[in-house]
Amino acid sequence: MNNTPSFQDIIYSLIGAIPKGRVVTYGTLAKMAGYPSYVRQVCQVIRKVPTGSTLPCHRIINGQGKLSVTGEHYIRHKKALMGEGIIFGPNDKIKLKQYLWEGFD
DNA sequence: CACCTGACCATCG
DNA sequence: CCGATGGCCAGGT
Repeated sequence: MNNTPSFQDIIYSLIGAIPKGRVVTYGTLAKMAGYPSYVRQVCQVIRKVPTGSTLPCHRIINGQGKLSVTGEHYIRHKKALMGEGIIFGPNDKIKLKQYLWEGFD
């Protein structure tokens, strides 16, 4: 038994806590987990998450308000986000000022 | 044990 | 605005 939860567990919990119609950046997610510099690890963890997971990994974007994924993932995420009422800009850019979730509702 | 990779971010010119 | 660069850390080979 680990008293100390793994970084991965924290990330998983946070992802499941993202409200609908909101998004988070990798950096924000890392800060919320308590490890602001672990942004690269967040990347590793999320990348490991299977597409069929219950976790809304499609609500995770990069700091530029754009999807950091390519190909099939990009399409899937974009559709999921639009289905939640999130509007994409002319260059498929999301307004972080409006949708970014920093832990408070 | 050393090197490479990764769905990133901030800074600089 | 955009490209290049450095930093960050763990996991895989």
